[in-house]
Formats: sequence, C-alpha cells, structure tokens
Amino acid sequence: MFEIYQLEHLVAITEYGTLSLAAEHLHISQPTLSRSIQKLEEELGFPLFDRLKNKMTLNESGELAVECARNVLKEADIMVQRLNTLERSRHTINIASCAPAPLWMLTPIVSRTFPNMTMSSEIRDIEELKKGLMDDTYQIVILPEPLEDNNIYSHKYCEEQLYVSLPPAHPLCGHKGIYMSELDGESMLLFSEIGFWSKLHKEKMPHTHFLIQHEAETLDVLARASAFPSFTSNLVMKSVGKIPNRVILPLLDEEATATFYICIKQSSNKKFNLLFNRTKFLSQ
Amino acid sequence: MFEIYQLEHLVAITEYGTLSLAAEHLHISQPTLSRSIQKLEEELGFPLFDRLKNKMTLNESGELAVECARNVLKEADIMVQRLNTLERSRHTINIASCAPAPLWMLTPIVSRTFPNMTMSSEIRDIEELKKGLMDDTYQIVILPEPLEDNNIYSHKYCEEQLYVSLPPAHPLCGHKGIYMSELDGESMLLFSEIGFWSKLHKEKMPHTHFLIQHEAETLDVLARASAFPSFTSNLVMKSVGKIPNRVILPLLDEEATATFYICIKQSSNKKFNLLFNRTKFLSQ
DNA sequence: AAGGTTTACGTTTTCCGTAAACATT
DNA sequence: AATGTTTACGGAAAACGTAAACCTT
Repeated sequence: MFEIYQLEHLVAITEYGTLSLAAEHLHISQPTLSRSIQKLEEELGFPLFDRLKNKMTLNESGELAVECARNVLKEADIMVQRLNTLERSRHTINIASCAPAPLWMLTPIVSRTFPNMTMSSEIRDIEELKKGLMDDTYQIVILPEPLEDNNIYSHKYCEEQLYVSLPPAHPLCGHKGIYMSELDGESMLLFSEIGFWSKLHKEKMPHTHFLIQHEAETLDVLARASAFPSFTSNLVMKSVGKIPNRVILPLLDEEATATFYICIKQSSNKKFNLLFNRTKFLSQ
Repeated sequence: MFEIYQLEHLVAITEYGTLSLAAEHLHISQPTLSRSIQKLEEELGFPLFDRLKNKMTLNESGELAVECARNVLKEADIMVQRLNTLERSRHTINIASCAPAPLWMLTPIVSRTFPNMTMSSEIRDIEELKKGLMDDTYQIVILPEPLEDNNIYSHKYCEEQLYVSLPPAHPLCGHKGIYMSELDGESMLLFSEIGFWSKLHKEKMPHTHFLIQHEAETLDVLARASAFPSFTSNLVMKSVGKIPNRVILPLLDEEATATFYICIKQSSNKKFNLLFNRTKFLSQ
C-alpha cells in the first residue's frame, strides 16, 4: 500500500506545478520527491504523469489519483483533529456559572482535586449554561435551580443571600433589613460580572445609578474609601471578608436569595465523583 | 504525520486482540508491531493503549483512533479501487450489439486498430445497449437505429438483408423471394445468438420448430449435411461464405432488412476517431 | 544560460528480526 | 510452562542529499 507521505507529495506537486517548486515547499530535495512519485506509480502499477524530457503533467489516472488523495488526506486530517480535540478535553475542565460567588468557591476545589487538568471558568446566562452542558462545551455548570433531565446529575451546592453594605451615616442604617426598592435612586458601586443577579438589579432598582466596576480589587478599594452603598453576600463575606466600618443589612426581597446547584452529565459522573465528595463536605 | 501502515497495524491489533496475534497475521515480528504502535502514539502525542505489564487495551483515545483509522483506510481503499477501475477501462473496449453479424465485422477492425486493448463483445437487447452506453458499461454499441442524444455520436455502419437457405428439392425453390410466413410450420436450423432477430422469428414464424444451435461451427455442418432450411444474410455470406448446393432466397418481409449504426459517446469520440476512419472506409 | 527531470552514488538513517528480559496466568 | 509485552542489539534495507547527466526553452 502507498503511504500518506506519498499522497502529500502528489498533491504538493499539483499545487506547486513543478517537482522543484514542490520539493522546495516540502523541504526535501528534488530527486527525493521524484523518487517518491516513481515509487507511488510503481506501487499503483501505472504512471500518473505524462513525462516529457523536462516536464511532468498529470495524466487521466493522475487526475483521479489527486482527487482521491485529497480525500484520504482529508480523512487523515479529520483523524488528528478529532483526536486532538478529545485529548484536549481529557485534560480540561470547563466550568460555567450563572453567578460569580459559587465559582470563587468551586474553582479552588476543582484545581486541587484535578491538579493535572487545565481549568476554565466563565459566567454565562442560564440558557447558555444548559445548552453548553448538553453539547459538552462545559463539563460543570452552576445553576440557580436543579436541571431536570435524565442525563444530568444535579446536586445542591450552596445558598447565597445578598446584603447591602452601607456607610454608617446612611439613613437606612437603623433597619434590620431593607428592600431593594428602598435603595433605588441612589448611586451604588456594582461589580460588573455578577451573572444572573444583574437582571434582578435592573428590575428592582431601575432608577439607581450603578458605578460599574470591572475589577474586584478596584471595587473593594472604592467601597472602603467612599460612602457609596454596595452589595455583598454571605458567600462574598466568607471568601473576601467584611469591609470594616460598614453596616451590613440583608436584602429582604425574596429574589435576593439563591440556591445554587452543581450540574454535570451523568456520563461524566464517574470522573467527578471525587469532586462531589469534596464539595458535599465543604457545602455543609 | 502518521503513515497508512501504522493505521493498518492499529486496526489489526484491535481485530486480532493481541500484539502477537496481529503481528502473525501482518507477517511481521511482534517487536516490530510494538514499535510501530509506539511510534504512532509518539507522533500523535498521547497513548492509545492502557498498558499493563502483560496486556494492552485501547483507551478512550485509542477507540476513537481506531474508528478514524478505519475511515482513512476506507478512503485509501476507495482510491485504489477507483484507480484500478479507471486503469482497466483505459485498456478495455467493451462492445455490444443488437445482432451478431455487425459484431463479426467490427471486432477484427477494433482489434487491429487498438492492438494493445483488451476487447469484449456481447449481444444484448436494445434497451440494455442504450443504458450500457450511457453508464459506460459499453464504449461502442451497435443499434438498428441512430441514437438521438446530444452526448451520442451515431454513424451508419452497414445493412443486413436476411435470406433463407433452402435445399434444392424444397418446394419454394422456384420463387424469387419468399415471406417468412410461407415457411412457417417447418423445422429450421437457427443460430442461438442472433440478438434482436429472434424476436422477428418468434413473431412471424410462431409454428416453426427451430433447431437451435449454440455453435456457429455446428450449425454450418448441419446446414451442409441436412435438408433443413436455415437463415443467412448478405453479411453472413460475405464473412462465412455461401453453403454449396443450396438455393438462397431473399426474405421479402420489410423487417428482414436492418440498418446498423455504430454509437459512441461524444466524450470518447477522440479515442475512436481512428476507428471510424477505418469503418467508414470498410462500409462503403 | 536557466530551469526542469532523472540517474548515480556514497552516506546516513531507519527498520527489521532475533534474542533476551520481564511480567502475568 | 505458556503467553504477552518491551528493550537491546547488530545487520540489512531504504531513504536522503549531492553531483552529474540530459533535455528544453
């Protein structure tokens, strides 16, 4: 049987027109290429080129051979593509969440549990999360509700309760808790990537001027140095800590509480078993 | 890039289960096969097998690799099939005719015109001839009518007039010519492969007992040695000669005369140019 | 003369099979 | 002991590039 390199050579010759030019692009010598083709013809049992003393042109068989060779090479290319994709996926865990806080908690655990894996994490809206989990774009997805599907395993991960962080001089500070509507109309600091929470803010606080911060670090500095109210949550405070000199009031709106669920495909359950033992433990 | 032989080896291993068995069937040594796979894995950049000290089993990547390898090999196989088919067709001329006589005339000319070609000739019914010409089963077809099609070149080849060959004692011998119906009811010698003529005989002479002969040689001997009437034609007499001591009468039925046309695809016109120069000359 | 192809030839590389080591059943 | 895999090694085969020959434009 001929070999793939011979087919590559054949195609290269037709693409570059002459042996010499093709040889140059293939980084081999001209005689080597000449012999490669001779060998291919010998193996097939008939010539692929009409040979004049100083010119080679494809004959009828050659034309067909090139067409077929391209098909073989395409198939070979598909093979490496598919294998590389699989191999990459075997070493990557793509996590996506509807909100940032569960991600902050989960990513360190995943990293420690699978130290040889590359991990990516994203914040996406709920529909994208569901779709991405189904089509294997994401292996782990965090939703604010369990995903009812036979192929999906959902498991409760954590609850988040939003709070408002107010300067002590703020008129609402005396309350035990407040509703978002009570704050509406002020200027507030807000982190940009808050996932599905942003929808809540837009709905309940349409008149508020949000000072959107794209970096958590900057937000923290501004919150400490200014009198602007900002949001926080039980999870944020647990991981980042409280800001001193601030009054923390719970948001009383029903929607200011969320329960997050880790969702994975049943087919990858085995792979993530170890992970769940750890997340279960940590979520208690 | 990996090579085809490596894919063959990979597939062989999965088919025969173990390295040793596969190596045996591939007619190579076991270490050679072992290295071949190692090299494939090295080129891909990841292992395809889980290796125990004493056992190799495909891993996830390996399973996919085998699936893809089969596709590549299938494509390679298609390549040799198509090339071989083309190559064979380049050295073969398939002729088919609706009647034997034009074939007897044409085949020697084709043989002499294309001495390096393998030639096959068949007698088929008219519909088969048309279809076969279209789908390249036949390159040359002889029909009793021109084929009206833009892709087809038809050219008048010869005319055949049927005769009856009677023993001198036969009651019809005095006539200048006879109709087939006049002979109906007798026993007659008839060659088996007469193509579209047989339909005519069946229609016009339904009560005749045909003594079918499958060999031209035998038919000739019987015709010379017996008193049975038989058929002949201008073309037969021209190529085989007349039978002595027989009265030859033309058949007066309109259908006992046929004009034959050589039909080829326009696309093969160039190839058969030389042939037509000769057949035109000979048909005059 | 420039550009294209094939042949010749010596070197380098690769490839193969035997032998051996190692592990499992 | 039999079976299965990998490593080691030496000889054989092949593949490669340089050089040269040959041809056309």
